Amino acid sequence: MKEKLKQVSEYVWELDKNVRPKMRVKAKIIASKKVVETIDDAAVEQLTNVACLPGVIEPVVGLPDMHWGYGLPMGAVSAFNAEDGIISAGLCGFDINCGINSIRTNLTYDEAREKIKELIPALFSVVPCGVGSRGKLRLSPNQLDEVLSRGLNWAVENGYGTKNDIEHTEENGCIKGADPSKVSSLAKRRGAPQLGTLGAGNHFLEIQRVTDIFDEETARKWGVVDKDQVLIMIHCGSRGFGHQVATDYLKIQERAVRKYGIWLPDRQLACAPVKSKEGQDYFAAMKCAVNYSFTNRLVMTQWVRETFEKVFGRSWEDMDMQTVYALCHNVVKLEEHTINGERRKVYVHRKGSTRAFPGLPVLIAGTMGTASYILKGTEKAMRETFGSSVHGAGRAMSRHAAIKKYWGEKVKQELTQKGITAKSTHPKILAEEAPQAYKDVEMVIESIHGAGISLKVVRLIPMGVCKG
DNA sequence: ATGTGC
Repeated sequence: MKEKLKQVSEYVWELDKNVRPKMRVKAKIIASKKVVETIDDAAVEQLTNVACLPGVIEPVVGLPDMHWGYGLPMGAVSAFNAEDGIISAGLCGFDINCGINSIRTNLTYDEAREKIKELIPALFSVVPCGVGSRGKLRLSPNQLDEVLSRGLNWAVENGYGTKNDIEHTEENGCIKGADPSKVSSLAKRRGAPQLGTLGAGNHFLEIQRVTDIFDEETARKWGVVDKDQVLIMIHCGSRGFGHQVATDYLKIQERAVRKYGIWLPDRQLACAPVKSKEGQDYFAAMKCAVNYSFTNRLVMTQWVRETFEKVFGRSWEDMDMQTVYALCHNVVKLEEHTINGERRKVYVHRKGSTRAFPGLPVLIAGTMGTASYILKGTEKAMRETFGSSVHGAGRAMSRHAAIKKYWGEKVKQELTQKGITAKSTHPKILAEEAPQAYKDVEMVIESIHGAGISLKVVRLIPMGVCKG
């Protein structure tokens, strides 16, 4: 399929809808020539599968971090009309509201470096990591329902974070329309003991330092003022809760596909008509996972603040540990976009894709050994990518291949040589997440900045990291 | 990503 890509400008490649039967619209990929070379054929084919779905709006978009995923690549966005389109549990994926919180400090690199060997183990013991990890919270069923329907409003009322965190979170940390009655009891049972846990895989808690400020005015507005300023990044999702919601509705939507006679090129693209019960129930349940995940990250943010207080002997307010921004990159949203000159409500499916609305922060995580970025969204993203950008560097190698190729202790040593303190539940996690298993984040960022769908504001590099 | 295959 890749050989059918037509380059239409420096950063845009297209797949015409006649490259295979049944495509309703064309697909496009935003990437430099160098990045296109890193994309595997199977992922490109997955983009064309999505272009076959009912009500899909042109174009299906692949982003420069794209790599093969369940049904659709990670690093892709697709939109469907709100009349006869579909809404899909498969297109959103398993880790609903996997996302990132960026928290600033007024600490300098030197101040943090002195304490990093104390800080990382302290954070590691405060924030539960790993698959199946359980948190310190024990939520009753009623409390969990409050989290699911009220998100960060519950968090702040219960001492996790402040109004400022709410104001600096996508959807103000509470997406409207979340309905806990649409969530299975199994999902709730899995979710209740996991609030305030990091999880595993590519999820992390990282201490970072600023290396570059590209847009001083915007950076200052977001509280990033100095090179060598220290920031914190938390990347994780909705844990077993969102995973179970996705699993439940994949089954329901697989049945819906047959019931409504939808032709699918790949059964992993389970979906349901937007106006069907199977479509709207999923939407309402998925939103519960969105609120759960926002809350999960803010709970941990507050524990991180308390840990910094102990290590540095100052209050977190005094250290200016405010949320720069918090957002999700695995989600379905009903948004208004301009389609062929007309304002229309569409169901935007972002899978490994960050919202990039004009002027708003876009948080992009690199790997444990490479840079992360804060960028800002643009008008061009509204026109080109349904207001969306990448989510990270994007894997270049499967988890399985990475575990076979790298050895965790060696990865740790290499990080130490680069001045990065890493701690994980198991060395295997470090092998799985070896920086070499990912694309070069600088190349990915160059593609989105060059394409103009998000513009560089701040570059960060890791000092210390906690992994599942 | 995930009580890490069905």
